[in-house]
Amino acid sequence: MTPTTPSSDDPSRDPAAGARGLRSDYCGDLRVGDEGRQVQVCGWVARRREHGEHLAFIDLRDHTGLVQCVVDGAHELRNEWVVRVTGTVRRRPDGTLNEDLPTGEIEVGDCTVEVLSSSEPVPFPIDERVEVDETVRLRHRYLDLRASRMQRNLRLRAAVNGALRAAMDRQGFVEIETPLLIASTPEGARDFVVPSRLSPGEFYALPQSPQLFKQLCMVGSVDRYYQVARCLRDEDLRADRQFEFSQLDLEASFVSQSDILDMVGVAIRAAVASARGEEPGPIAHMTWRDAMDRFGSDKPDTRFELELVDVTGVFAQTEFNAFRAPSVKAIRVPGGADTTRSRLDDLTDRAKRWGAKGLVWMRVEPDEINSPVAKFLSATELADLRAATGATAGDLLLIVADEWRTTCHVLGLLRLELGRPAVTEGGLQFLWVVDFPLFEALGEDGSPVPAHHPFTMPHPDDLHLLDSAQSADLLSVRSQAYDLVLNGWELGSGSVRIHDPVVQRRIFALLGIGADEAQDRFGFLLDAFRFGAPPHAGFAFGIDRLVALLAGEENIREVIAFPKTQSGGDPLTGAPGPLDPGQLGELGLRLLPPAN
RNA sequence: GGUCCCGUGGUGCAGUUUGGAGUGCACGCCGGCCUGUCAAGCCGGAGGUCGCGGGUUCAAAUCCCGUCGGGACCGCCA
Repeated sequence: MTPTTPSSDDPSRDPAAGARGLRSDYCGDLRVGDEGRQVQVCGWVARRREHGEHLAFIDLRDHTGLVQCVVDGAHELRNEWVVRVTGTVRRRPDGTLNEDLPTGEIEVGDCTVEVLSSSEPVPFPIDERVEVDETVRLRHRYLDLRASRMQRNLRLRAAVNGALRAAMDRQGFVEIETPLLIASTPEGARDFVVPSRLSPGEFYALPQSPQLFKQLCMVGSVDRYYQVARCLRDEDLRADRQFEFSQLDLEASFVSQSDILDMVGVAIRAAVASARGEEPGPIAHMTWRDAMDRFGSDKPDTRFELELVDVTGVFAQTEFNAFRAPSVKAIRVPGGADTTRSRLDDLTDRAKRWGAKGLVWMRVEPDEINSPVAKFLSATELADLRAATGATAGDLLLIVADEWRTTCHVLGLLRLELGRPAVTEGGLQFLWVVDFPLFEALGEDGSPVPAHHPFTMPHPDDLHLLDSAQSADLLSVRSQAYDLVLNGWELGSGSVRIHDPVVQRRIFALLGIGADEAQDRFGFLLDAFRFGAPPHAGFAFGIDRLVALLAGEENIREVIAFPKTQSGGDPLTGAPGPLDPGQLGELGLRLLPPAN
């Protein structure tokens, strides 16, 4: 599946869009239908092919593509010079058509060339076929952006943004901008902070998300809010994570979870349609518990099988100590029995690094199971194991026994290691993961840690468990929180919010947050809720991730014009950099010597 | 905080396992030739702190230690 972007073939585009300023047309727009027209095209010299003193071909490039210009000598021109070419569109002579080029049936002949700007030789080829080191690309990002890959990705992103905004507008949402300089709240991710000049020694934080403001909008009777919101989190970067990212953030009043899922679905379908030309089908639902049990992840990649099979019951009475655990699960790898010993050792090492005590492997052979631990297991156990997993000769079984969460987590990572398809394969598998737990674990002080955030409404069927004295019961409380997953990437999450101060106080108490502390940290929100808060719910999803997957990119840096490296630097601008002493003084700051 | 991979003319690579002269390939660049090419072709040329520092050795791109930069991942990311 090839992503498409608006092009000269897009009927909605103004056909005269190129006929402005110095040019009459864009390079990539010219076709046989333009035969005989005198045109002016502007762009960069992509390549020149000289044939002696009086014949040369110039491939002229702008963001729409290439067109071949035939000139009387081009010895003075060089690659990446900026020129304006005036000439006549004509059919190419028989036998000289280029089928690889959309403009390959025509050329611009009888050309006069105006040099608008010259160029030094560029530090790397602007050519799809050469994979250039990413640091070099980022150091000269303005050159990298000339490549069709980046042009395609940026324009795809713009199209998706436009489709999202239109879809939200259609559904009655109003776009509202929220502040970038806000108060730091010690929840969640590490804040980026900004020192205050007018209040030396005090700091603003940059928003991790507009969470509290959009809820205030609901109290303010906005009814339906959305924003393409920049969010900032000072956490380690990854292929799917930058310091700065964009979310489609939304919140609505007097709606339920299913309403939010529907409204987000409308936006998602519009985005996919803008990128792919066709809408995806309905988005499947899965409970968090199922996701963890079957895929070992709260963001399951459902493009491939290798599901986890629970075999705890098989070993309920086992003599093998390693399998006497709360949870024993297996992955069956069809045809995996020929996996080499060194690869199995490698997988075992990984499993241990990921937190497992070990990894048991079994090669399934016609009459026996070949495994270092087979001798510790009874014939019944081995037979039941084969039956439970459906294993047949030639398969490989990988088994982890541990606490339920660890077993799921480790096998989930192993599953990805063994079978995850490339980003361009397997289509677009959207998935709603619902019924997240309200609390994800017990903290060091014994109080539960919120899985989403402290304003998440518990599942109505589980409200009674909040009054239980048993910590274990608390961990089984479900919430009205939900995630949207695409091909194993968490696109976004949301929840129904607590609008009742009584329930909110109860949750804060369970979290170990006293009334004074709650007032100190979220006082303005709690105050607002004293004055008539409508029931409300919301969601936010990452636009960088959505666009990357729609573009077939493994890394969100490919859909960001000016991204940071994994260590948080920008090779183009040199950021981050030191502050001069004057600026520091004005802010009331003094630097400590580097630790150690 | 941790694990792993990468770093060789401007670019992309080979060479590193098994130490032996900066050896090689492709692109680009500079000069010349060339009237239908399209990653044009042909001839000639320039271009190197093998990321950096230290160590082992008669000898290090190659082995060892450290460090810097980049990348993937675990932790982290309510």
